[in-house]
Amino acid sequence: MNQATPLTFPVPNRFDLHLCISAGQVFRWQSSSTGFTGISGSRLFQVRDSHENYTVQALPSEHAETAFRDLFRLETDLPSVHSAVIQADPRWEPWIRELSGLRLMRWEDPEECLFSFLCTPANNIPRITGMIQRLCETYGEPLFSFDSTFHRAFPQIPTLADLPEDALRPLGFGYRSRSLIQAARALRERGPGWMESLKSAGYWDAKRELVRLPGVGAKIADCVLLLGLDYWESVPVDTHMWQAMQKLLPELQGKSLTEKTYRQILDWFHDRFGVWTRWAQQYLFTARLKKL
DNA sequence: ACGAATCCTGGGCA
DNA sequence: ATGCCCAGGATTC
Repeated sequence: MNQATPLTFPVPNRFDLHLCISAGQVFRWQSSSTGFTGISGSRLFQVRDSHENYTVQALPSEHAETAFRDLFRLETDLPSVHSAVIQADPRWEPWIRELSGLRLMRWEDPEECLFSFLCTPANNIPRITGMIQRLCETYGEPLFSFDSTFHRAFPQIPTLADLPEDALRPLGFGYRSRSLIQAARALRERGPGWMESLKSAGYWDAKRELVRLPGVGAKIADCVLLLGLDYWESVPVDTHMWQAMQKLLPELQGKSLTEKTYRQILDWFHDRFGVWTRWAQQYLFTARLKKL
């Protein structure tokens, strides 16, 4: 149990942290009376918004500032993204104007990212948040006590792998219990470092590997490729994205979301936006999610 | 290759 | 109150 003093540092608030953490990119953040509190990997952040800055408190203090910058991808210049995307397709301009503070996030731990998104099929964000909270409370290792709140890490994969397949049903996981446990066992089979190795496998090879895991289809694979493995090519096509793309691409109207149409959407993004694909995708998805 | 049914659960809604 | 629909899908037939 770490009882050390948190590191406090300022970050220019030229982005909308609340928008980032409420757009379904992460599931372990919440607003509190004092601001926002979130856990990323084995690190805790508490963020207060002051006049010019976010004041961030972090535990543990080592590498905390770097971790925060990585989490919100602060190395990327937002205005450059905006102009690049709008230049590629002016139809994005109103969405970007409404979502100018939105940042694409980056998970510290791709495995935690995978298991979190295994909770998402046919689900909604409030419920997913509750499921993951109960999962961590029940099976996670102790992390910190901070502000009189006790925090735990996301469960270790071997812990999940050893559970019976229905163990997560009492936590409200429904049929997704089996997906998480079976995926944990599959990951154990592949050995440590397997997920990390996908970071250098290339987008298509990594995706081909991911969809072999139980409970992982194209959409969840793309979520992990986008937020956990850092691939610019990723476009998770869910119901929101599918509806949006049917309006944008006439050739999709009247069709259904299949492997072929999913690929059509990917190709279209890559042709039009190139390395800015993941950002363009994020504005469109969030615009639909927020009903803009 | 495509379409449809099935799977847990909780909230919104008529 | 009760039933139906849908929510960041995957799998099976």
